[in-house]
Amino acid sequence: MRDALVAAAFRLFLERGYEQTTVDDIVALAGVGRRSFFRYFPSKEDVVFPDHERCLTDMKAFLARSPEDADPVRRVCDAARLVLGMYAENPAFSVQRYHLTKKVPGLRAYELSVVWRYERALAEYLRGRLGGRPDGILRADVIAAAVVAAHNNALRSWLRSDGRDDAGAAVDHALAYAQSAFGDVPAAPRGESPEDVVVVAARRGTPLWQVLREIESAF
Amino acid sequence: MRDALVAAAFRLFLERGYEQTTVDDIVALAGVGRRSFFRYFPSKEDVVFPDHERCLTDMKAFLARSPEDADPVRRVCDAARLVLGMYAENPAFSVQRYHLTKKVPGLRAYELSVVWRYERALAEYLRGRLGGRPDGILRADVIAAAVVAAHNNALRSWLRSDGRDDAGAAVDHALAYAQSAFGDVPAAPRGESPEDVVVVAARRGTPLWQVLREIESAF
DNA sequence: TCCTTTCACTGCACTGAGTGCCATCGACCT
DNA sequence: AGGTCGATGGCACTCAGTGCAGTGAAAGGA
Repeated sequence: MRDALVAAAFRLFLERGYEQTTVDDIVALAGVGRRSFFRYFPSKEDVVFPDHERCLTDMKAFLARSPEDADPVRRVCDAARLVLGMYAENPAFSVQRYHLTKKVPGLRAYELSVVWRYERALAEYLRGRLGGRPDGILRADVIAAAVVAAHNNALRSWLRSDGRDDAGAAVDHALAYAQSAFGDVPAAPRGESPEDVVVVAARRGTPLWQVLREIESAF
Repeated sequence: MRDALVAAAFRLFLERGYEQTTVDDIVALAGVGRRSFFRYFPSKEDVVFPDHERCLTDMKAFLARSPEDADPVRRVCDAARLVLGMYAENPAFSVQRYHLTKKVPGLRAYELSVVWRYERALAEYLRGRLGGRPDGILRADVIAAAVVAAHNNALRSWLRSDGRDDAGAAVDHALAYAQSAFGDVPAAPRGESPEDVVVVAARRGTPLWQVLREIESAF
């Protein structure tokens, strides 16, 4: 019945738009009582995101069973990949939903609250790992936000491509950038080259970001 | 009349809670017609955040008049400080609102959509500045998210202190961390020292964060 | 087989947010 | 005075979401 409601809802949403579709329309098409709709979905918006609750639970479980010696930043990146996996499970559905949420402000707001809950899950885990270090809580919040932003950036560009691009590669690349900003590199290239040492020279007072640009290209 | 509505609304919200207060209650206390409420505030939630619209406009204007040669990361940090300024203008009101939004899920969701608009403003500015560079759009999104997260972390800890802590110092510290992660330092020391050039040498394959730690301390 | 319990589903009535429409009233202009 | 315009108020309506009670079918126990 859940699935029937989701199917009926999306048919109508795509036909005549989200706001132009009432809950009564949905239940009429699905052939169920109005009251049952609200048994399965606490609000009209929830029918658009039917599987995020499960995915959030999965993410929390994934973080909870992290080994003690795992790199926390890498761990939250892997957790973020779970969300991508959920989107990739059903590309056509995800792309439809993307176009829907892009147009309807109410759905965008709802999506934000969903994303926020993912971000909080990551931040809570990081707080536990970094809590002792100086500025641990600050670091945890900032890293979680950066990881989520990187993930969403890649996810959205994949959705804009109608699911044709390689989602995994895009997310890997985006998360690698986020990781690099916070003190880890995904795979330290250990070359055999004789030129094994990099030297950077800069005038004192040079804006640090200019120096860093050089460093990054050198590495 | 706007102010009268806000005052009446907050009196009732604090007395009996947000959800237990209807719009009819508010307009009855303020002595105005129900229709006028929705003339000034498009929704019941908007009355809780009466000045964010203006602040968002200010932020966009601030970013639009940025000098071409400004460091973009520092610029968005300064833009974020505008939001702190708005909160600090009226500490008592901000603290009350904080406790309200912490309890009411609907208000938290609304706040998220407000924060999201700030973040988009910062990201749009950064996209304009970094758009040409490789991964410019990704960088813009991630930096904006990190700056907002750092700002909010400091803002929230100030709100939790009931406005007693030094908000400016906390935000400066948090933003300095965010800046440091993305390649700028808050105040580049322009020394007179004869040792005006810094040389950093590192073996290829060294984790980037180790190199960065050396750079930061050297500068 | 019959009775009972349980549970998913339905219908109904109600609250409250938000909107469209029109009447009103006062300020300001000519 | 007469007219115009903008702000306001009142009214009726739609629709999301909730509480309550009723129904029926499946499960279980004597």
